[in-house]
Amino acid sequence: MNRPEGAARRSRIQQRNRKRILEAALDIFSQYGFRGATLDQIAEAAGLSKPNILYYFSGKEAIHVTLLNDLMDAWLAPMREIDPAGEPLEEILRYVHRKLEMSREFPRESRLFANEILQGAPRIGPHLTSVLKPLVDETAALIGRWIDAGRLARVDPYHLIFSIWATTQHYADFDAQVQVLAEGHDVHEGAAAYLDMLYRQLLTP
Amino acid sequence: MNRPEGAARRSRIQQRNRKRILEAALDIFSQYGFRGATLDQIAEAAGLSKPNILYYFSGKEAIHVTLLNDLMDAWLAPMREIDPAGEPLEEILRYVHRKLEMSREFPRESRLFANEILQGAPRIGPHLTSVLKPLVDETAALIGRWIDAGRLARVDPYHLIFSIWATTQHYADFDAQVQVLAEGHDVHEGAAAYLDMLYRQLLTP
DNA sequence: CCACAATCTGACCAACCGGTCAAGAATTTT
DNA sequence: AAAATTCTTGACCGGTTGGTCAGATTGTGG
Repeated sequence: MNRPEGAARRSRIQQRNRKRILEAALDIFSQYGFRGATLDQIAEAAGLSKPNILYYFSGKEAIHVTLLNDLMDAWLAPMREIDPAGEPLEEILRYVHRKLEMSREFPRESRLFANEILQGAPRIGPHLTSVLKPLVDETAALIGRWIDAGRLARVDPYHLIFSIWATTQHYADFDAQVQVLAEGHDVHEGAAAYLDMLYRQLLTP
Repeated sequence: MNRPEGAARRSRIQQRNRKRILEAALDIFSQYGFRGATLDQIAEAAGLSKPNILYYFSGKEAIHVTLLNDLMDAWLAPMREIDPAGEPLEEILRYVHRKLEMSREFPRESRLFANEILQGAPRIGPHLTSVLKPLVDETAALIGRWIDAGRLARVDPYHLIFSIWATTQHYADFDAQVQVLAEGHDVHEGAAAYLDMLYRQLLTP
């Protein structure tokens, strides 16, 4: 009697169906938000019956929390890859470009997070404190050292990080607006060039 | 037999109660999104009974649309106030500061819009095309002329506008995250100084 | 091929949701 | 103060939602 819920070993069927469910749930949750999404929608998108979905997850909220936790790591990977031994300006610009790339490749993940934060992070709040904050503090300290060494212009590291997040994720989260206003132009190519210039101008000592 | 729904003259009671309802609805919608909000929540927040709310508005969607339309004007006012005859850099920086100020003073309005756009602008899409787009096109053209006259550095006006929106509204929309990471610091004062430097560095010819 | 566990589903349920309605209470008009 | 109109509400309704459960079906190890 295995519980699919726990983190124990999973059979091939469990692996396959859990993946299906999470994939479908990402679609639905990112599009309609937590309360706007329904289990029936997720079930249909996953090609499973609703009771079957509740065989693999204890409830709607468990699916949502699992999604957010699983995604958090991938979402923070670019920041973890900033190399303290690298050339500061190039490291920051590489980070900006990777974040912009993720906005294009994983817009659903971006919107899922945005939805959660917008509503006050009711289900991922603790994770922010325990996982996100230490990483950001560490990165901010690194940037601070780079600035003190005269290798970057003097800016507030935290606001720098906020503005990088804001400017890159904007293209995923506010895509509906961007599409109306850009109207056909190659948005991402232009964004890459613009953001490169923006942060190069700001950070060049 | 007046219909409170129409744009006709409104009695004092109608004015007061419509205002109460919209105020309460702004609270609830901005916190939970459209589908996440319930008429019962709005009714309780407004101190009115549910049927009474439906006496003033034809339905949940009508309240939401009214909110969005009423807010759109106030939201775009700072962009309308950019003075074509002013000093370009100062005009842009003033716009940035006004937008940041609105993020602090009207975070609920910011989140209401963010929620709507995140979900694909299903209820305000036409408004984006008919109201927002012409204004943005006009402003972008103005910035383009300033650039051609050598009074601003050469940047893509549309991406400049996107980045101003992203960086300023971030402090309202992602407040839950910012609060965790900033932890006590005076966020808005720091943001104002940072954004001033950011756009000054970028735009100075 | 058999026994046992794992997987799956139709039928069902209580709670909630947006919205209606008839009738009562309050206000304004005459 | 009577009549007419506006405002308010308790009771109710059909549909949806998250979740349950008994039992059927499928997969698996011996």
